[in-house]
This record gives sequence, C-alpha cells and structure tokens, in this order.
Amino acid sequence: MAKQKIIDAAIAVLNEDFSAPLDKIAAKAELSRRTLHRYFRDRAELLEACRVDMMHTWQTAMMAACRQGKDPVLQLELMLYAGIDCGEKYAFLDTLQEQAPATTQDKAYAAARDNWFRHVPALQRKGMISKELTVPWIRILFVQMIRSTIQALRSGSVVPNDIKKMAWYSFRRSIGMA
Amino acid sequence: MAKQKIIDAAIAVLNEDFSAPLDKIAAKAELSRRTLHRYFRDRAELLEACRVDMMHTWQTAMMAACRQGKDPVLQLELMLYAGIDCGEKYAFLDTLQEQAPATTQDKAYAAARDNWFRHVPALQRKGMISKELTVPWIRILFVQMIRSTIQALRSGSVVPNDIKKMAWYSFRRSIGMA
DNA sequence: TTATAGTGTCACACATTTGTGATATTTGTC
DNA sequence: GACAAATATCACAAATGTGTGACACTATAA
Repeated sequence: MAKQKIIDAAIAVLNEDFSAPLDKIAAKAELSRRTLHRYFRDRAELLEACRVDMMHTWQTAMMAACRQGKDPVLQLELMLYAGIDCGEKYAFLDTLQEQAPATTQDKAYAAARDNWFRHVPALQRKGMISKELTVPWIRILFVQMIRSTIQALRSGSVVPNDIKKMAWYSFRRSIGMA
Repeated sequence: MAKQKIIDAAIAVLNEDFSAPLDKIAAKAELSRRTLHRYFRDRAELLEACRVDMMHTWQTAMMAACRQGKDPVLQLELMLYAGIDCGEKYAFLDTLQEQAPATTQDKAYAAARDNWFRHVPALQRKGMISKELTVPWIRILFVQMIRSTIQALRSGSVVPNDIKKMAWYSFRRSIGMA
C-alpha cells in the first residue's frame, strides 16, 4: 500500500530531521510529491497519520509482549524487544509526544507504556534493580536503549542478530540487574 | 558575548530540529534575526561556528579528563563526565559528524575520541568488559548515555547532582563492568 | 553634548517549500 | 486494443524562509 509506504518514509526522514521538506519524504518513498499530496492533504495530516501509525504499531507490539508473561522481568525484556521491533517508530513517537500536548488517545498510550514502570519500586526493594536509580532515569534509559539499537542497525556496524541480545544485556545491567 | 549566546542557542535548537528556521534560533538567543545576521553571514557560517565551538569545548573537556589518570577505567569515567559537561554540544557534534564528510580537523577530533576505544579488546580479555559486546556497540552506548543525561537534565525529573553518578553507574554496568 | 557601537524595526528581493489544477504516462485488467 | 486506476510531469500561486539595506533607538564613553 502506497499510503503505508509514505508513512514509513515520513517516519524515517522526520525522525532525523523534523523540518525536512516533503520532497525528501516523497523521494524516500520513491514517489512524486504530487502523489504524496493525493494521500495526505498537507504536512499536518501526514504528521498525524504518522502519530497514529506509530501508536498503533507500538500498542500492538506491547500487547503481544505483555500477554506472554506475568513475570515483570520477562515483561520488561519483551517490552524492549517490542520497542526494537517498532524501531524508529517508537523513538519518533516519543519525540512527537514531547512536542505536542497530550490528547486523550495519547494519554492511553502513555498509560500503557508507563504501566510497567510501576513495578520498579517493588523490584528495587527486592534488590533486583539498583536502589541508587530513580524511576524517571530508568525510563529514559529504556527509550535511549531503543535509540541505540536503531542507530546500531542503521550504521550497519553491528550484526542484526546480535543486537537484541546486546541491547537487553546492556539495558538489564544498566539498571542494576544481574 | 552575543556571538557565544547565538551559538549556544543554535546548538540547542538545531540539536532538536536540524532544519529549524533562523527565527527560532534568534528567538532562543533573545535577539532579532537581523542581529544574528550581523554576526553570521548566513546559515552555513553559523553552522560552522557551532562545529568549531563544540569541538573546542569537547577537546578541552577531554584533555582535562585524560590528563587526570592513566587507568583506562578512570579515563573512561572522566570521558563520560566530560561529555556530560559539554551537554548538548557533544550530542550535536556527533550528529553533525554524521552529516558532513570529515575535514582534517574533524579527523583530529575523531581520533581523540576514538583513542580510548582501542583499549576495549584488552579490557575484554581481562574480563573487565563483557566479551559478548562489540566495540561499535560500546561506542554507541557511550554517546547515547550522554544523550540520556541531557534528556534527564532537560526534563527536570532527575536531580542534577545525582545524574553524573547514575550515568556512570549505568554505563559502566551496561558494558559489563562490575 | 556628541560620537560610536550595538541593537531593533521595517521593507524588500530572492529562494525554497507548499498545495493544487491540468494533462500526460504508466500499469494492470478485461 | 480498450479501459480505469494510479502515478508522473509540468505549471503556478501562496506561504515561508533567507539575506540585505536603510534608518531609528538606545546605551556608554569621550
């Protein structure tokens, strides 16, 4: 589907340069700018479509991840993998979220994501997560670990197969897990 | 000095949106766009000034850090702190480096930064750094840890005093150190 | 007070980006 | 081949961003 192709291109381009001209997005999608405009009235509409698409992708991946286990540690691992699978979509969504004020939908998204982090204090008491770290810091680490993975994949200097394992290893240890 | 004020504003704005209009930079610097143009002929000149400023800041911090110890682990810790002290400058410089082809000066910068990472294989053999991780991945983690710190500071949700400690703790452990 | 340096405001030409209409050209299907 | 759907190309007006000149408005020092 051309529409999805455009959205994917837009996410890829805007993630690197938020004010990039539509030509660049069209080029990335291998379409003319004119065709892009046939699917999206204007820049704002495209941006909104990106937001919805990213949210949907992330939610779907998250749901699948969370269904698989009740153990918070396993859930966290699966959440990280879900974020990685969403790739740029997750990172860019996170950026967009900062720029625009939260709508009702956004709040649902944020709630879904934040849900896990409620477990942190309990895990800290159990000594599974370092007590030196704060919850906001751990959240930031989580997002940045996904960004690191994206960058590693894009740079091509790391073998794709190894990345997920390395990411989980690094993230797990960065928050004080064994 | 107004010139420095503009450069700082430019780094802050362009770090978030590389194609942001000059109006935004001028606004951030609390100056009119006309005044900005009195200091910098055009966008390219401002960008170049940013690059030089960031490189200088980073080099200075790095030199100071490296003078303090011969132990690679201590050096790494001090390098991380240097990066954090440079703040956005380090992260943006890293971005710029990707976009523009390396000049002679850039190579010197890159060399200084990369210098430390030569120690990694030796440290891996000693079992101080995880053998599961690759050098490119460790480099990415280093940069992203600085970005995490910037974000944490900017969000205001983490106490500044704690950040450096948390960043070093998380980075150290993420690469497999004790 | 009078210079003078730094800044702000306004106006302007120019370039780029954006959104749209008109008209081919391609693509797939019958 | 004939047809319809999707796309490309071109042209164009409107909006936005860029760089510059002219001039007015502070300050501060001589």
